[in-house]
Amino acid sequence: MQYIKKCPECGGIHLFVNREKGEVICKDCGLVVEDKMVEFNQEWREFEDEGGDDRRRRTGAPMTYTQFDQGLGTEVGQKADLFQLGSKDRNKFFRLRKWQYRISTAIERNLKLALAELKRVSSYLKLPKSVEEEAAMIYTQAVQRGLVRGRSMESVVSGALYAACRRHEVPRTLDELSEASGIEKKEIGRTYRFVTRELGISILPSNPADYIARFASSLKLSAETQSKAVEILESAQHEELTSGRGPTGIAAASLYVSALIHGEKRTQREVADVAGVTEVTIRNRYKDLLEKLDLDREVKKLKLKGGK
DNA sequence: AAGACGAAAGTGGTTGA
DNA sequence: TCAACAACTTTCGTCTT
Repeated sequence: MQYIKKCPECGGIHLFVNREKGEVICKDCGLVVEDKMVEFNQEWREFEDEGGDDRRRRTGAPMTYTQFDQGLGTEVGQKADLFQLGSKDRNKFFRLRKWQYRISTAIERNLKLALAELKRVSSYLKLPKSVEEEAAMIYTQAVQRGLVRGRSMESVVSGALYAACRRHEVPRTLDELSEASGIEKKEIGRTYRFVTRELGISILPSNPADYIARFASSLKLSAETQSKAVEILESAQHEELTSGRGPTGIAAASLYVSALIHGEKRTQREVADVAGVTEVTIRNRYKDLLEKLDLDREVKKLKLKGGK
């Protein structure tokens, strides 16, 4: 459920969402206001078909994925083992350990670099810590599965961030990710799809409502306008106006109408800019909205009154 | 003059043979 | 792999405020 509240962090009045586990989060700046969750990543699904990896289950100390090896390094053998080996095996042992060393340092180096990049992009986009953590976790798994091969590290980082945003219902558009990371939109989309498929991460189609808070606050719209926009959006979804269409366009159109009704008019261009769509798209969605819902009456009424 | 509206042609991505 | 297709964009002309 969503409700309106003043955010102590960014000061604005925003929609807050109260998620399952009692977490209340500002959908604009991502601030977690009340976090009653004991365990952080507990909702991660299991990778049953990939072979059980117990480290991901809900036991043990919490791990942080923003550290490059999660404190879980692996060493090949111990010195004590050496005494039991013949010279032939001993060579083998050294060779193996050398390999292990090379591999692990390579991975570590990669992770260190990648996580630095991840933090950079994440802070540029002002993403909440929880999203950053999840993205780091996704990236780490991607590395462990060798999914980075043939792709640039940066693009995988962006893909992981994009996925994490969606999972946390604070979506950013591909354009925003692209701007923040300097990776092509197309590329991010590709790696995003690849990584989520390979890791079996479930991707819910992004909900237009998740965009409204952010758009509304860049447009400095009132809380009433925001919640009205969400209402409009819901009825639009009920009329099945939303499927197949770009979520940002619909969110933008809802906001536009809502602003109109509340006498906080913004031009189509202004709305289009923050939503990253064109005026034309807004117009088309706007037209759909007027036709299917009877907002017609409300809008016309306002026009007669000369709009507050 | 600026914004709103709509038509037409172009673009990139998805789908189904 | 290719062609058809829908959604969205770009561009541009016209109408409204």
